[in-house]
Amino acid sequence: MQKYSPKEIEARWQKYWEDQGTFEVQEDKNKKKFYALIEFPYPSGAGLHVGHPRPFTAMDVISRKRRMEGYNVLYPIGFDAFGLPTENYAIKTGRPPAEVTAENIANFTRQLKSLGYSFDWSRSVDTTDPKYYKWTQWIFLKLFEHGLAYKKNVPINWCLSCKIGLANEEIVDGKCERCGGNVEKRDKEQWMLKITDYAEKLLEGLDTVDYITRAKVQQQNWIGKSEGALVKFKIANAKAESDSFLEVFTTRPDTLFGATYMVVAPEHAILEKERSEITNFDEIESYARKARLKSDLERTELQKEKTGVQLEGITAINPVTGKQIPIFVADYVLPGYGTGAIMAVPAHDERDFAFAQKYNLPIVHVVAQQVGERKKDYNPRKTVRGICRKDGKILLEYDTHMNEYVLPGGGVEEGENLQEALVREIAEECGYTDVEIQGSLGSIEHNYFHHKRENDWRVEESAFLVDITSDTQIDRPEEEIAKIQYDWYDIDDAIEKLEKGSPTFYRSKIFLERAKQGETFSYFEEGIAVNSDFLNGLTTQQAKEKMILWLEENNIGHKKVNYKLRDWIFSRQRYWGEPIPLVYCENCASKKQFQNKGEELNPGWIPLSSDMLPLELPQVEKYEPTDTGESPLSTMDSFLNTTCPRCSGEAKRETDVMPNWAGSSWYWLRYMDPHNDQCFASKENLQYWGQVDWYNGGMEHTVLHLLYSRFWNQFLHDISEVPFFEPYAKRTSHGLIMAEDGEKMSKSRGNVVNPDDMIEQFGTDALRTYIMFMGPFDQHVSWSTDGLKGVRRFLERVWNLQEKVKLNEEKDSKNTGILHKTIKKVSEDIDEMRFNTAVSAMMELTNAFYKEDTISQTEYSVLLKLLSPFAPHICEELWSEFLGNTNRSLAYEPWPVFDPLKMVEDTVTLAIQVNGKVRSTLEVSSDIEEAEATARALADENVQKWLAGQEPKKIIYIKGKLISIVM
RNA sequence: GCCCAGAUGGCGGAAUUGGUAGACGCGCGGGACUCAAAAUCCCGUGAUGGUAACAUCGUGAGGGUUCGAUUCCCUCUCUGGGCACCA
Repeated sequence: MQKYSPKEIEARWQKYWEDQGTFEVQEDKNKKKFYALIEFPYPSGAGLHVGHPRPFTAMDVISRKRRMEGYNVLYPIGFDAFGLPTENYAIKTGRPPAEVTAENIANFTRQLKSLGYSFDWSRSVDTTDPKYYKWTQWIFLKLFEHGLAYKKNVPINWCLSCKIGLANEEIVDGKCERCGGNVEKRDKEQWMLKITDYAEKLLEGLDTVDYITRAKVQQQNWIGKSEGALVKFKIANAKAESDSFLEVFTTRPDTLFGATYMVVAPEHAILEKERSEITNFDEIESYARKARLKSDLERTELQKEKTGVQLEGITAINPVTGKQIPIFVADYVLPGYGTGAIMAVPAHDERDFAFAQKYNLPIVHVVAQQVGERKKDYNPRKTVRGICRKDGKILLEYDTHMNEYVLPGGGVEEGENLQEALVREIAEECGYTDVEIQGSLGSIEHNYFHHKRENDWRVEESAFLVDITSDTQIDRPEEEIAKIQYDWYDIDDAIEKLEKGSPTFYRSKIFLERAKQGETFSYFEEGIAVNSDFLNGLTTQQAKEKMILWLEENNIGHKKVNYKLRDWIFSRQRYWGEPIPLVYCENCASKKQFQNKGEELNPGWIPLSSDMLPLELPQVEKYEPTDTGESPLSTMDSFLNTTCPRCSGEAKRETDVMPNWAGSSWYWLRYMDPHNDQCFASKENLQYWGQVDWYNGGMEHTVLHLLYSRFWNQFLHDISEVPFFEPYAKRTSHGLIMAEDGEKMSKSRGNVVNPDDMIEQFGTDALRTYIMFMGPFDQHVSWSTDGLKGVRRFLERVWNLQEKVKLNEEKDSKNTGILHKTIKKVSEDIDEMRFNTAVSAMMELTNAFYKEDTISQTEYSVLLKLLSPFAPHICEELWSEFLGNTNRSLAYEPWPVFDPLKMVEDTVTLAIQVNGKVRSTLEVSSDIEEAEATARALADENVQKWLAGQEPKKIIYIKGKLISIVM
């Protein structure tokens, strides 16, 4: 037997696969297809690090298994090569990005090949290749034609150091996602894609796909759908009398009666529109200007303290109450959401409440808490407490039985609501009857423990702020007088009193703190409408519907769905991206003859015809954006000046390029037909490969890349270019590989592990298998080179097993049970991405083999097949050279099938418990009858000891597992 | 603040229709082989007590349900991730 030498074996088999085209795949209608996809890498100058192989290996394992199961597997690879690092490198060194990219791709290719992946390299794509981006441009033009691209002056987020406009998505904590630099607002003409037109489809599509829930939830949050109503508030003394309205979006039209003021964003058009009527316009303008200058971060950072200024001279009219209400400008209202104006309902919205407190605005409660019926099963008891005030003092009771201070109040009885109960309790306990409930202090659910009772129970305690309006007292019942003393305290004293004696301190303190701040905000969101005229008594849901109906009937408002999702800023004023294939023609702009929606939407902008594609990126001398923030292409007259494809007159090219997201928004389609120069992929191939069956990628792409690419696919489907609506049937995500010290791997920390080194020392197979073994695939795990050593040892053991193999022997052995269990476990674990336990199962099998003197050839070849997706080279070698399947790849051998009958072991070990503790075990035949098992258990020496001669009360028998004896 | 996920030996982690907690690997200790070392192989390895048989404790903390809880229920603590003035 030769020594295991991975270096030699691995090089040989990688060459074999390449020479034979083992993993090149053809469209074969006779075979069921399987399309496995990984996110194609960005070819950085630093090369692959040890984090890259995790998803690649995982999908390689799955792909290799699927091949052995008879699927026609497409497992492609390519390079997402447009990107800022290369461009920044070009700026620094003056080397053309295309040249640098070619080198980086060559290096990545070498590294990826050394990892032994079963990619179909013949289908490799490169987003920076004009043959590829021709179709990226083509798709953009389709979007343009269909009116989904438009140019707009938008305040963009401008990164001062990258000199680039950033999408909202590219800002993390107010800083540039790429360089961490400062970001400011700048107005800039930008190409936008109307992804908002697809908000509903993007949401609905999620129901048809199998994504990890986290990905779905995050996408839903990002799209941010909410249903409500648009409501028009008339401006009372507007300049343009009859038609001046302030329109708001609200999800709570049922609270319209509680709208006591309005707020507009500093950007809102009404400020200009009603300028002449606003008597304090200077003040307003200065506030609005300051607010507009703040970045989004600054605006949200200061969220604790709300500021604003009232528009003097004009008021709005609440359409249901008819009352005049003040209008404020305040930066807590965002310009980009809804209409940029709100109706404020301070009684039921925390932010409005805080603002109303500060500016002393009226608070009207319009939703009351619903006292639910008591359910039979689990329902908390309701109690209620009152913070009773008079002359700035707080009323406290001293319960002589409980020996503690409490706030007045008690249990809520059948048929009472909380307020009624509270009024009754205050009268019973303290005798006060002239009380006024000011507002709710919310409720707290807790466990109540009473020393006299056996069990705790759940209690929902609500509290109200109550003013005692006169000293009038009724006589209290005798037993109350004996039990309860009461007195008035300053609020701080009251808090201290409660603290000293009371187990209810924690709750009481919360209520008192709220009371101290004068809060009467209602923490319950839904309930019964009150103070709301025709809505009174309705539940929140009913009230919403009725109000919307009323608004529509009176032509004041209507139902409206709103989304958080914004349009996609598609322009980048940079060099290293796909040129946008449009020209601007003055002549055509003036003629106003439009051939499609895009031209109509963007007068003067004319698309290149498809035979003019690709519009290649020209060589430039300097890669730096200009100081005004224009693309370096704008300084190149030969590129900029062109003729109009429509009228052949003078025209200027668009000099912005596309963002990095563009090329990756459709790449999986190109893999299906990568060399086609007639279309981005033929209909037949799109039909054959269909949806990606399984797409694995990073958590960091669960929102943006997924959303953008789904958008493009859905669009291409809508224009009949792609036969399926959703691109990916299944989406999973991997956890990061952290450095040995538990930190993120990074060059600056100097803790990066290079896969080249690991392969050199331990071999590709060991590296691959270790990466799969190191921990749960979807969780972060720390690298351990010692762990890798251990896996190398395992492969050595598999190799050395050769000595025990009896060639040409097929007989079953003692190991049959574990062999079939292992087939089942490895098969299922791979499908569920539980690679770590799949590897450990194979280790166990190997350990079992080592306990035998010989193993059969059949058994050994099963192990090799199971292991081959993880460690393909060693398995190919043993399969071919040792087992004699000369020059035949293992890659398409049938995957082992387990036999459930053979999984059953002859004997099982029963645990014997006495009173829940394991006292003995019993080796029995697996088909033993209950009676016999029980008898043998009772006869057991150890069990006898614990029985101590008594008769067991009960014996529980779980087949094949245990016998539990209860004394 | 809200939503989601998680907490198990010295370490990475296994085990959930409730059924012998700690599989597998690392590390560590002991032994075999060797002049010696490395490699390899074998044995041991949750804590405490005991020569041992064995006993008690033990899956973030506290409580509950159960013959039996890492698993189910309640409360709390901590960690990671996402969202965050979204009306």
